[in-house]
Amino acid sequence: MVDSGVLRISRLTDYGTVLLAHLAASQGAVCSAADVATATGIAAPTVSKLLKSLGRSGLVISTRGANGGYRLARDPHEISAADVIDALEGPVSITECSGSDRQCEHEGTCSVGGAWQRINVAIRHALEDVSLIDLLRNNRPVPQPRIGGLPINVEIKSR
Amino acid sequence: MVDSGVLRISRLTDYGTVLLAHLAASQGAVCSAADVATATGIAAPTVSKLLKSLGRSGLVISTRGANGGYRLARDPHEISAADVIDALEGPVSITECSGSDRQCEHEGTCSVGGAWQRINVAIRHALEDVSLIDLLRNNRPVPQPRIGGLPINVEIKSR
DNA sequence: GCGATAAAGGACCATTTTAGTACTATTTAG
DNA sequence: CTAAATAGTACTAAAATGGTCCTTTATCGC
Repeated sequence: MVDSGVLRISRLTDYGTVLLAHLAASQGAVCSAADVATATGIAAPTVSKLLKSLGRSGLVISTRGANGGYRLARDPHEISAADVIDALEGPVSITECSGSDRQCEHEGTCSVGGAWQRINVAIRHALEDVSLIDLLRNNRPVPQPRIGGLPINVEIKSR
Repeated sequence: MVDSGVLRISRLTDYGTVLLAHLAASQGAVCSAADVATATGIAAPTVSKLLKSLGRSGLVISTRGANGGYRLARDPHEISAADVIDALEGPVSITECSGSDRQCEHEGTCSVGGAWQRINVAIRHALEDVSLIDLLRNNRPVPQPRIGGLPINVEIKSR
Protein backbone atom coordinates (compact mmCIF):
# COMPACT_ATOMS: atom_id res chain seq x y z
CA MET A 1 0.00 0.00 0.00
CA VAL A 2 2.91 2.30 -0.53
CA ASP A 3 1.35 3.30 -3.78
CA SER A 4 -0.81 6.16 -4.72
CA GLY A 5 -4.07 6.59 -2.97
CA VAL A 6 -7.38 7.83 -4.08
CA LEU A 7 -8.22 9.67 -7.21
CA ARG A 8 -6.11 7.40 -9.19
CA ILE A 9 -7.02 6.50 -12.71
CA SER A 10 -6.91 2.83 -13.52
CA ARG A 11 -3.84 1.33 -15.04
CA LEU A 12 -5.72 0.71 -18.26
CA THR A 13 -6.55 4.36 -18.61
CA ASP A 14 -2.96 5.22 -18.01
CA TYR A 15 -2.02 2.83 -20.77
CA GLY A 16 -4.66 4.46 -22.92
CA THR A 17 -2.87 7.77 -22.78
CA VAL A 18 0.35 6.07 -23.73
CA LEU A 19 -1.29 4.49 -26.74
CA LEU A 20 -2.83 7.76 -27.81
CA ALA A 21 0.46 9.50 -27.36
CA HIS A 22 2.04 7.01 -29.67
CA LEU A 23 -0.63 7.58 -32.27
CA ALA A 24 -0.16 11.30 -31.91
CA ALA A 25 3.53 10.87 -32.49
CA SER A 26 2.75 8.91 -35.62
CA GLN A 27 1.27 11.96 -37.23
CA GLY A 28 -1.90 10.43 -38.58
CA ALA A 29 -0.35 7.32 -40.05
CA VAL A 30 -2.37 4.17 -39.53
CA CYS A 31 -0.84 1.86 -36.94
CA SER A 32 -1.89 -1.70 -36.29
CA ALA A 33 -2.55 -2.77 -32.75
CA ALA A 34 0.45 -5.06 -32.97
CA ASP A 35 2.71 -2.18 -33.98
CA VAL A 36 1.53 -0.08 -31.12
CA ALA A 37 2.07 -2.95 -28.72
CA THR A 38 5.61 -3.39 -29.87
CA ALA A 39 6.33 0.30 -29.73
CA THR A 40 4.90 0.85 -26.28
CA GLY A 41 5.81 -2.42 -24.63
CA ILE A 42 2.24 -3.03 -23.51
CA ALA A 43 0.85 -6.53 -24.00
CA ALA A 44 -0.78 -6.94 -27.37
CA PRO A 45 -4.21 -8.18 -26.23
CA THR A 46 -4.40 -5.28 -23.84
CA VAL A 47 -3.53 -2.80 -26.54
CA SER A 48 -6.13 -4.32 -28.77
CA LYS A 49 -8.77 -4.10 -26.11
CA LEU A 50 -8.00 -0.51 -25.33
CA LEU A 51 -7.97 0.61 -28.92
CA LYS A 52 -11.31 -1.03 -29.43
CA SER A 53 -12.75 0.98 -26.58
CA LEU A 54 -11.18 4.16 -27.80
CA GLY A 55 -12.67 3.45 -31.20
CA ARG A 56 -16.14 3.01 -29.78
CA SER A 57 -15.77 6.32 -28.00
CA GLY A 58 -14.71 8.07 -31.16
CA LEU A 59 -11.23 9.03 -30.08
CA VAL A 60 -9.57 6.89 -32.69
CA ILE A 61 -10.69 5.75 -36.10
CA SER A 62 -10.23 2.15 -37.09
CA THR A 63 -9.71 0.63 -40.47
CA ARG A 64 -10.40 -3.04 -40.77
CA GLY A 65 -8.87 -5.61 -43.00
CA ALA A 66 -5.39 -6.02 -44.28
CA ASN A 67 -3.19 -2.95 -43.79
CA GLY A 68 -5.78 -1.69 -41.41
CA GLY A 69 -5.16 -0.18 -38.01
CA TYR A 70 -5.86 2.88 -35.93
CA ARG A 71 -5.28 6.58 -36.10
CA LEU A 72 -6.40 9.53 -34.04
CA ALA A 73 -9.86 10.76 -34.87
CA ARG A 74 -8.86 14.39 -34.44
CA ASP A 75 -5.99 16.70 -33.80
CA PRO A 76 -4.19 15.79 -30.59
CA HIS A 77 -4.70 19.34 -29.34
CA GLU A 78 -8.37 18.58 -29.36
CA ILE A 79 -8.15 15.50 -27.19
CA SER A 80 -8.12 16.18 -23.48
CA ALA A 81 -7.27 14.01 -20.54
CA ALA A 82 -10.94 14.18 -19.66
CA ASP A 83 -11.81 12.69 -23.03
CA VAL A 84 -9.54 9.76 -22.46
CA ILE A 85 -10.87 9.10 -19.01
CA ASP A 86 -14.45 9.43 -20.15
CA ALA A 87 -13.77 6.98 -22.92
CA LEU A 88 -12.18 4.35 -20.76
CA GLU A 89 -13.92 4.74 -17.45
CA GLY A 90 -17.13 6.58 -17.91
CA PRO A 91 -18.02 9.96 -16.46
CA VAL A 92 -15.92 11.40 -13.70
CA SER A 93 -17.52 11.74 -10.33
CA ILE A 94 -15.82 11.78 -7.03
CA THR A 95 -18.55 10.19 -4.96
CA GLU A 96 -21.13 7.65 -5.83
CA CYS A 97 -24.08 9.73 -4.87
CA SER A 98 -22.90 13.05 -6.22
CA GLY A 99 -22.57 11.83 -9.74
CA SER A 100 -25.78 10.12 -10.47
CA ASP A 101 -29.29 11.04 -9.64
CA ARG A 102 -30.04 7.85 -7.88
CA GLN A 103 -30.67 7.93 -4.21
CA CYS A 104 -28.00 7.54 -1.63
CA GLU A 105 -29.03 4.87 0.81
CA HIS A 106 -28.22 7.11 3.73
CA GLU A 107 -30.05 10.00 2.27
CA GLY A 108 -31.96 10.82 5.37
CA THR A 109 -28.94 10.95 7.57
CA CYS A 110 -26.28 11.92 5.09
CA SER A 111 -25.33 15.50 5.69
CA VAL A 112 -22.65 15.64 3.08
CA GLY A 113 -23.08 16.18 -0.58
CA GLY A 114 -23.19 19.58 -2.14
CA ALA A 115 -19.61 20.65 -1.93
CA TRP A 116 -18.39 17.55 -3.67
CA GLN A 117 -19.97 18.89 -6.79
CA ARG A 118 -17.72 21.90 -6.62
CA ILE A 119 -14.73 19.64 -6.29
CA ASN A 120 -15.95 17.60 -9.20
CA VAL A 121 -16.19 20.63 -11.40
CA ALA A 122 -12.71 21.75 -10.46
CA ILE A 123 -11.29 18.36 -11.26
CA ARG A 124 -13.17 18.26 -14.49
CA HIS A 125 -11.71 21.58 -15.55
CA ALA A 126 -8.23 20.44 -14.70
CA LEU A 127 -8.69 17.37 -16.82
CA GLU A 128 -10.14 19.29 -19.73
CA ASP A 129 -7.30 21.75 -19.60
CA VAL A 130 -4.66 19.21 -20.44
CA SER A 131 -4.44 17.96 -24.02
CA LEU A 132 -2.72 14.95 -25.42
CA ILE A 133 -0.04 17.31 -26.67
CA ASP A 134 0.57 18.51 -23.15
CA LEU A 135 0.88 14.99 -21.95
CA LEU A 136 3.47 14.39 -24.63
CA ARG A 137 5.38 17.60 -24.34
CA ASN A 138 5.63 17.88 -20.63
CA ASN A 139 7.53 14.69 -20.59
CA ARG A 140 10.74 15.27 -18.83
CA PRO A 141 13.18 13.39 -16.65
CA VAL A 142 11.08 14.61 -13.80
CA PRO A 143 12.80 16.56 -11.09
CA GLN A 144 10.24 15.28 -8.69
CA PRO A 145 10.18 17.30 -5.51
CA ARG A 146 10.55 15.08 -2.56
CA ILE A 147 9.80 15.66 1.06
CA GLY A 148 11.98 13.67 3.32
CA GLY A 149 11.74 10.23 1.89
CA LEU A 150 8.19 10.75 0.89
CA PRO A 151 7.20 10.72 -2.74
CA ILE A 152 4.49 13.27 -2.24
CA ASN A 153 3.65 15.48 -5.15
CA VAL A 154 2.13 18.41 -3.55
CA GLU A 155 2.94 20.13 -0.38
CA ILE A 156 1.33 18.59 2.60
CA LYS A 157 0.22 20.51 5.58
CA SER A 158 1.91 19.99 8.86
CA ARG A 159 0.41 17.43 11.07
CA MET B 1 -21.61 0.30 -14.33
CA VAL B 2 -24.16 3.04 -14.17
CA ASP B 3 -22.19 4.43 -11.34
CA SER B 4 -19.47 6.95 -11.19
CA GLY B 5 -16.26 6.24 -12.90
CA VAL B 6 -12.75 7.18 -12.07
CA LEU B 7 -11.53 9.62 -9.55
CA ARG B 8 -13.98 8.42 -7.08
CA ILE B 9 -13.10 8.31 -3.46
CA SER B 10 -13.80 5.05 -1.74
CA ARG B 11 -17.04 4.51 0.06
CA LEU B 12 -15.21 4.41 3.36
CA THR B 13 -13.80 7.85 2.79
CA ASP B 14 -17.22 9.10 1.94
CA TYR B 15 -18.46 7.66 5.20
CA GLY B 16 -15.54 9.32 6.91
CA THR B 17 -16.81 12.72 5.90
CA VAL B 18 -20.22 11.84 7.21
CA LEU B 19 -18.77 10.85 10.54
CA LEU B 20 -16.72 14.00 10.77
CA ALA B 21 -19.73 16.05 9.84
CA HIS B 22 -21.60 14.49 12.69
CA LEU B 23 -18.81 15.29 15.11
CA ALA B 24 -18.72 18.82 13.80
CA ALA B 25 -22.42 19.12 14.44
CA SER B 26 -21.88 17.92 17.97
CA GLN B 27 -19.91 21.03 18.78
CA GLY B 28 -17.00 19.41 20.48
CA ALA B 29 -18.99 17.05 22.65
CA VAL B 30 -17.49 13.62 23.00
CA CYS B 31 -19.40 10.98 21.02
CA SER B 32 -18.93 7.27 21.33
CA ALA B 33 -18.50 5.24 18.18
CA ALA B 34 -21.80 3.55 18.91
CA ASP B 35 -23.60 6.89 19.14
CA VAL B 36 -22.16 7.99 15.85
CA ALA B 37 -23.16 4.71 14.26
CA THR B 38 -26.73 5.11 15.42
CA ALA B 39 -26.89 8.71 14.35
CA THR B 40 -25.47 8.19 10.90
CA GLY B 41 -26.89 4.79 10.10
CA ILE B 42 -23.49 3.40 9.23
CA ALA B 43 -22.63 -0.04 10.60
CA ALA B 44 -20.99 0.15 14.00
CA PRO B 45 -17.84 -1.85 13.26
CA THR B 46 -17.25 0.29 10.23
CA VAL B 47 -17.67 3.48 12.20
CA SER B 48 -15.28 2.17 14.75
CA LYS B 49 -12.71 1.32 12.17
CA LEU B 50 -12.95 4.69 10.52
CA LEU B 51 -12.73 6.65 13.71
CA LYS B 52 -9.66 4.69 14.66
CA SER B 53 -8.01 5.69 11.43
CA LEU B 54 -9.04 9.27 11.80
CA GLY B 55 -7.60 9.21 15.29
CA ARG B 56 -4.26 7.91 14.10
CA SER B 57 -4.16 10.67 11.53
CA GLY B 58 -4.87 13.30 14.12
CA LEU B 59 -8.19 14.47 12.76
CA VAL B 60 -10.11 13.36 15.81
CA ILE B 61 -9.10 12.97 19.41
CA SER B 62 -10.09 9.86 21.27
CA THR B 63 -10.80 9.34 24.92
CA ARG B 64 -10.74 5.81 26.16
CA GLY B 65 -12.63 4.17 28.92
CA ALA B 66 -16.10 4.72 30.26
CA ASN B 67 -17.75 7.85 28.88
CA GLY B 68 -15.03 8.01 26.33
CA GLY B 69 -15.46 8.64 22.67
CA TYR B 70 -14.31 10.90 19.90
CA ARG B 71 -14.31 14.58 19.11
CA LEU B 72 -12.79 16.70 16.40
CA ALA B 73 -9.16 17.57 16.92
CA ARG B 74 -9.59 21.07 15.57
CA ASP B 75 -12.06 23.57 14.31
CA PRO B 76 -14.06 22.14 11.40
CA HIS B 77 -13.03 25.12 9.30
CA GLU B 78 -9.51 23.85 9.58
CA ILE B 79 -10.27 20.39 8.26
CA SER B 80 -10.27 20.10 4.50
CA ALA B 81 -11.50 17.39 2.20
CA ALA B 82 -7.86 16.77 1.38
CA ASP B 83 -7.17 16.09 5.04
CA VAL B 84 -9.88 13.49 5.20
CA ILE B 85 -8.74 11.78 2.06
CA ASP B 86 -5.12 11.82 3.16
CA ALA B 87 -6.14 10.31 6.45
CA LEU B 88 -8.18 7.51 5.00
CA GLU B 89 -6.47 6.75 1.75
CA GLY B 90 -2.99 8.12 1.78
CA PRO B 91 -1.59 10.82 -0.47
CA VAL B 92 -3.50 11.78 -3.54
CA SER B 93 -1.93 10.93 -6.84
CA ILE B 94 -3.69 10.36 -10.06
CA THR B 95 -1.30 7.88 -11.63
CA GLU B 96 0.85 5.23 -10.12
CA CYS B 97 4.07 6.39 -11.64
CA SER B 98 3.59 10.08 -11.10
CA GLY B 99 3.16 9.71 -7.41
CA SER B 100 5.83 7.37 -6.28
CA ASP B 101 9.50 7.25 -6.96
CA ARG B 102 9.52 3.70 -8.08
CA GLN B 103 10.21 3.11 -11.67
CA CYS B 104 7.49 2.78 -14.17
CA GLU B 105 7.99 -0.49 -15.92
CA HIS B 106 7.51 1.14 -19.26
CA GLU B 107 9.84 3.92 -18.48
CA GLY B 108 11.80 3.64 -21.69
CA THR B 109 8.79 3.78 -23.93
CA CYS B 110 6.40 5.77 -21.79
CA SER B 111 6.01 9.22 -23.25
CA VAL B 112 3.47 10.42 -20.77
CA GLY B 113 4.05 11.78 -17.35
CA GLY B 114 4.70 15.42 -16.68
CA ALA B 115 1.32 16.94 -17.23
CA TRP B 116 -0.33 14.64 -14.76
CA GLN B 117 1.51 16.52 -12.08
CA ARG B 118 -0.27 19.67 -13.09
CA ILE B 119 -3.56 17.89 -12.84
CA ASN B 120 -2.59 16.56 -9.47
CA VAL B 121 -1.87 20.00 -8.18
CA ALA B 122 -5.18 21.31 -9.44
CA ILE B 123 -7.06 18.50 -7.80
CA ARG B 124 -5.13 18.98 -4.62
CA HIS B 125 -6.08 22.63 -4.49
CA ALA B 126 -9.70 21.86 -5.10
CA LEU B 127 -9.66 19.42 -2.22
CA GLU B 128 -7.88 21.79 0.11
CA ASP B 129 -10.33 24.51 -0.71
CA VAL B 130 -13.29 22.71 0.72
CA SER B 131 -13.62 22.48 4.48
CA LEU B 132 -15.76 20.24 6.57
CA ILE B 133 -18.01 23.21 7.11
CA ASP B 134 -18.52 23.56 3.40
CA LEU B 135 -19.40 19.94 3.16
CA LEU B 136 -21.97 20.49 5.86
CA ARG B 137 -23.37 23.76 4.70
CA ASN B 138 -23.77 23.03 1.06
CA ASN B 139 -26.15 20.42 2.12
CA ARG B 140 -28.75 19.79 -0.46
CA PRO B 141 -32.51 19.41 -0.76
CA VAL B 142 -32.96 17.30 2.29
CA PRO B 143 -34.57 19.90 4.48
CA GLN B 144 -33.20 20.02 7.97
CA PRO B 145 -32.70 16.38 8.60
CA ARG B 146 -32.85 15.50 12.19
CA ILE B 147 -31.13 12.61 13.73
CA GLY B 148 -32.71 11.15 16.78
CA GLY B 149 -33.81 14.63 17.67
CA LEU B 150 -30.55 16.33 16.85
CA PRO B 151 -30.68 18.73 13.97
CA ILE B 152 -27.62 18.19 11.88
CA ASN B 153 -27.17 21.49 10.17
CA VAL B 154 -25.89 23.29 13.14
CA GLU B 155 -24.85 26.76 12.24
CA ILE B 156 -21.34 27.21 13.29
CA LYS B 157 -19.60 30.50 12.97
CA SER B 158 -19.64 31.55 9.40
CA ARG B 159 -16.54 32.85 7.83
C1' DG C 1 -9.81 -2.48 43.95
C1' DC C 2 -13.67 -4.07 40.84
C1' DG C 3 -16.53 -4.13 37.15
C1' DA C 4 -18.53 -1.85 33.28
C1' DT C 5 -17.59 0.88 29.31
C1' DA C 6 -15.24 2.17 25.34
C1' DA C 7 -11.27 2.67 22.22
C1' DA C 8 -6.89 0.28 20.00
C1' DG C 9 -5.19 -2.97 17.23
C1' DG C 10 -5.09 -7.03 14.42
C1' DA C 11 -6.65 -10.99 11.99
C1' DC C 12 -9.79 -12.55 8.96
C1' DC C 13 -13.35 -13.39 5.23
C1' DA C 14 -16.63 -12.25 1.38
C1' DT C 15 -17.51 -9.60 -2.48
C1' DT C 16 -16.53 -6.77 -6.16
C1' DT C 17 -13.39 -4.70 -9.53
C1' DT C 18 -9.72 -4.90 -12.37
C1' DA C 19 -6.53 -6.79 -15.51
C1' DG C 20 -5.52 -9.84 -18.72
C1' DT C 21 -6.50 -13.91 -22.05
C1' DA C 22 -8.75 -16.62 -25.54
C1' DC C 23 -11.63 -17.53 -29.10
C1' DT C 24 -14.72 -16.53 -32.93
C1' DA C 25 -16.64 -13.53 -36.46
C1' DT C 26 -16.16 -9.89 -39.79
C1' DT C 27 -13.94 -6.87 -42.99
C1' DT C 28 -10.67 -5.68 -46.75
C1' DA C 29 -6.26 -5.53 -49.69
C1' DG C 30 -4.01 -7.92 -53.09
C1' DC D 1 -9.24 -16.87 -52.28
C1' DT D 2 -6.26 -15.85 -48.69
C1' DA D 3 -3.91 -13.33 -45.35
C1' DA D 4 -4.10 -9.46 -42.32
C1' DA D 5 -6.32 -6.96 -39.22
C1' DT D 6 -10.26 -5.18 -36.27
C1' DA D 7 -14.95 -6.37 -33.59
C1' DG D 8 -17.12 -8.63 -30.18
C1' DT D 9 -17.81 -11.66 -26.36
C1' DA D 10 -16.88 -14.72 -22.74
C1' DC D 11 -13.94 -16.31 -19.32
C1' DT D 12 -10.32 -16.56 -15.58
C1' DA D 13 -6.92 -14.98 -12.17
C1' DA D 14 -5.59 -11.59 -9.05
C1' DA D 15 -6.10 -7.66 -6.25
C1' DA D 16 -8.51 -4.09 -3.77
C1' DT D 17 -12.45 -3.12 -0.96
C1' DG D 18 -15.75 -3.39 2.52
C1' DG D 19 -17.02 -5.37 6.47
C1' DT D 20 -16.81 -8.50 10.82
C1' DC D 21 -14.85 -10.37 14.94
C1' DC D 22 -11.87 -10.89 18.78
C1' DT D 23 -8.40 -9.71 22.13
C1' DT D 24 -6.08 -6.07 24.66
C1' DT D 25 -5.74 -1.70 27.04
C1' DA D 26 -7.39 2.39 29.33
C1' DT D 27 -10.74 5.04 32.19
C1' DC D 28 -14.69 6.01 35.06
C1' DG D 29 -17.89 5.27 38.91
C1' DC D 30 -18.82 2.70 42.81
